[in-house]
Amino acid sequence: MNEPRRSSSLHGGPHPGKTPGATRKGSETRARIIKGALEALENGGMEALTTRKIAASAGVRLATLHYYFDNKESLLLAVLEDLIADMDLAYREIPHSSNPEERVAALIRSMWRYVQRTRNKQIAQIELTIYALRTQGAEWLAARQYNAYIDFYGRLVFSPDEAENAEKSRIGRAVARQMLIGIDGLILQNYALRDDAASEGVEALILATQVYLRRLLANS
Amino acid sequence: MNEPRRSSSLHGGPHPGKTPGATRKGSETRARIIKGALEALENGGMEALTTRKIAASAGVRLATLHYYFDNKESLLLAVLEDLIADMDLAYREIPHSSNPEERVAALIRSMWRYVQRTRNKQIAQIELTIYALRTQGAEWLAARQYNAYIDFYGRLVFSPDEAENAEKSRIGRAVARQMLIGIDGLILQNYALRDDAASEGVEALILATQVYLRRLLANS
DNA sequence: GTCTATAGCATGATAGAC
DNA sequence: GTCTATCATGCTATAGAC
Repeated sequence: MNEPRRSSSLHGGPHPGKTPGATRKGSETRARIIKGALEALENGGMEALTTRKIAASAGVRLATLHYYFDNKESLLLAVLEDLIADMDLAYREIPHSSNPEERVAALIRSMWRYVQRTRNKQIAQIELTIYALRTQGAEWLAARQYNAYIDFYGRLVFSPDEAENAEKSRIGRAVARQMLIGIDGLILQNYALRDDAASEGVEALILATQVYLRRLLANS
Repeated sequence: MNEPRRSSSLHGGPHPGKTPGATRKGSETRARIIKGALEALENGGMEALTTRKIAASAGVRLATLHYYFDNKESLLLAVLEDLIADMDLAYREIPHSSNPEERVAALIRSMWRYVQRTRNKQIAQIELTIYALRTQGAEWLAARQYNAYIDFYGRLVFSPDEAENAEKSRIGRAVARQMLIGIDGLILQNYALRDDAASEGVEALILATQVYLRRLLANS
């Protein structure tokens, strides 16, 4: 709705006419700050996340941080944007089977492997998503994040040539939503209980998603 | 493990020999502060949650808050404890069917109705859980919260007489875990996408849980 | 048990030299 | 584009009267 009001602060800088990050050196620094913010967030959580810690974690002076970002808020939203952009790089294990049910199983297992390697990152991402949802004018970012995931995984449910089909694309997206629901729930529960009985949860999720997929295909 | 180190600060006060909240009036105030903290958290989120806002939201002076709680941390953990204690009061729609699969369906629908009525509370609870997990010495609280839910729902999967059976109790708990995974994931996705296509997700979750339950019963 | 007042400090953000 | 120095504010927490 009134989205543009704040979205401007997401990219540009406060300096009229100037554009921090336009030069090569500048954009490298900008990227380092974003990376530092993510690291600090992963280690300490939202509540302890201060601009000073971010600067330290990025190896940058506090003032430099404010040269690249209007304020803390726009930096945090930039971190979330960055996570979205890097998503496809993280999960590059594309399933090779042509059977959609096998693809779903491979996909979920691959996601879960990645999630386990990057526990803190996953929690950080959830914290950032909630932060965006509570930040007036940034709710759309959270939605975009989810849609990006749904899109990405939805495509991978079927083999590339099948994915062109409109109906299969629709089904793929629906399946992706269910996969993401399960993964998010698993992340929270596994993180809280700290047990590895989560592997049973993963297998159950695979089965459930396959059943769901089969049902959607039958009804189409 | 080293759980007792901080758990003491969860209940008592800092005043040696004294016990804030021992009198009737005192415990009412304590409860009001906890309620105010939850309200403030639901409205503004973790990042904006200050002791001042909590005090205002509770209709209490800032100093009064510190009379009842050692510090902000112990207050926040007390809020999470309170949420656990109130859980059974919130979901009092006990399914009446004797068929476990029907009970699961009724349970999930009832949970989801409640979740929809209390969106912000659910997000607040997730934020608190993550907070506890990041707070040294309070991780056990997050685990206890999950276990309380698993216990509570696990019991409701079978009718009261069946629930005594050890094997059914085990199965009930496993099913409850899967239900919670789905609900948590649904909360996040529904909150982020703000669509009501979540109802499809709920139906899919019911089906998946029923399939899972059936499989566990067959293998037992 | 609740109040007013305030200490003591960390925070986000800016000014201005280089 | 990065630095040092600093501001103004709001924070958690405490002191002490009532």
